[in-house]
Amino acid sequence: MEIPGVTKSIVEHLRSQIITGQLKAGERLNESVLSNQLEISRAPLREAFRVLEEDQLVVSNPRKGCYVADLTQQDFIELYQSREMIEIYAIDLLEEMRLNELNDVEAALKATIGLSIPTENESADEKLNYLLKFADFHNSIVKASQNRQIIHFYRKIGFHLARYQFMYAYKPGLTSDSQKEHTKILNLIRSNKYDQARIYLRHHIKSFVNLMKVRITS
Amino acid sequence: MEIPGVTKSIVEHLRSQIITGQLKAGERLNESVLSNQLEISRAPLREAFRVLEEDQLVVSNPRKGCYVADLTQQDFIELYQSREMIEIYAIDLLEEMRLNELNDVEAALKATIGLSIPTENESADEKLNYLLKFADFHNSIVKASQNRQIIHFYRKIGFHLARYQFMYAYKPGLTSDSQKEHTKILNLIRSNKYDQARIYLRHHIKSFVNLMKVRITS
DNA sequence: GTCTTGTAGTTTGTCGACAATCGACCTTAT
DNA sequence: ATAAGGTCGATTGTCGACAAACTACAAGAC
Repeated sequence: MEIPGVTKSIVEHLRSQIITGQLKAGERLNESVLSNQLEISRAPLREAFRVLEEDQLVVSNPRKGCYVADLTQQDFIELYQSREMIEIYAIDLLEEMRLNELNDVEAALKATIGLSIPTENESADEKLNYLLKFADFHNSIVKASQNRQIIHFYRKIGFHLARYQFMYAYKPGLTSDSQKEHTKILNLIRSNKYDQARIYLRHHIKSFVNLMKVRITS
Repeated sequence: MEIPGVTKSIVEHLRSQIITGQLKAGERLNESVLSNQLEISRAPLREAFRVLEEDQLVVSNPRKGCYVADLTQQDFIELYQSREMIEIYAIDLLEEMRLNELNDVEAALKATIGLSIPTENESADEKLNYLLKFADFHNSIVKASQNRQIIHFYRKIGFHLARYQFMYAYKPGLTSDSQKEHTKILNLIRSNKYDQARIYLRHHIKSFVNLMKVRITS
């Protein structure tokens, strides 16, 4: 036998392939073909399919096979509603706990300073990594809420969000603004201005959505 | 071969066994034993494990096996925070959409009228069914929001909620109050008093949590 | 020409078997 | 007596093979 935990690594591999678009929406996932490519048997591959299906990154028709999940504009809207719901509620919880240290949030914010935008011809993994660094700011706020259920759900929708952003948002235009807005949100929470933080966060998310909408439709 | 979709039915079987406590928290899930009992091979069983693991109803230690997930009081608190977050936001969405018909909500509410409480010696499935009928009221509100991501997440945490309620809440005491409170919430939404609906819903959930806390600790 | 039916090839769903690892028990040395 | 180490059974992780179902294509009936 080789390394244990093949299923887990297959899940991560396929997930990043889907997010980065190397596996396209609607694409068929043939078990034999994939298991040959990845040089594993079909059993762990099928286990990976079940995980990805549960996360709604693939859909499976019984006796027909698995396909990469579609990517509709409606999904995009619903995902950002979910994101807004979670992040706003995370701040509610921070307020309730009187928690405003947020060292991890600051660390995530600092990690984005001076980050240069990947060019078109850089590898998919490079681009994805860049996106995830920015997403980490939002992740760290949700993590600070210390609600594991919500963190779990946010992580899941994070994969879908990354998928959209990978298609439309890894190009210049947003990052510098994001940086400033992230800083402002962090400062508002730190000075216990939770109401303002929520309002500003909502604004931050909605303006991003509007920007993305333009890109999607154009 | 037998019926297709064995994995799916295994998932549902194990899930209801876990919710009803026939499989207890922390219990070991031996693959050979279970596959013999259920008269299936280990392959679809392992696929089912991956699904349940993703839903956090089982935890898996690599090379050690799967166990039924624990059931801590902290989980209980976090689940009810999630529930509050989702249902309140669902009403936000209803308000945004100016949606106040809610025929499905009314249907779910009516389905609980005159429902008698299962006695101790009734079957686990009977008890579970009773609980799910009451939960359907809350489900139908979330469904009315038409956000599939949120509906999906709510369904997931619904299984965990059912698990707690099965342990502590299928006995008399809550139902008649719940009925009244559900009716009030529906009426508030219908008359476009969304703010009041949110406040009352929050109160409804929190009072239930407090009642459950007493039962858990006593 | 179109619709039906049959057939061959492909693909999924399931199974039993093997290899690697883990855990419990027993032995042995200090 | 306790701790270290080795051995054996039990269990997971993986694989290849078989059977059922589906798809596509072709031949034939109307």
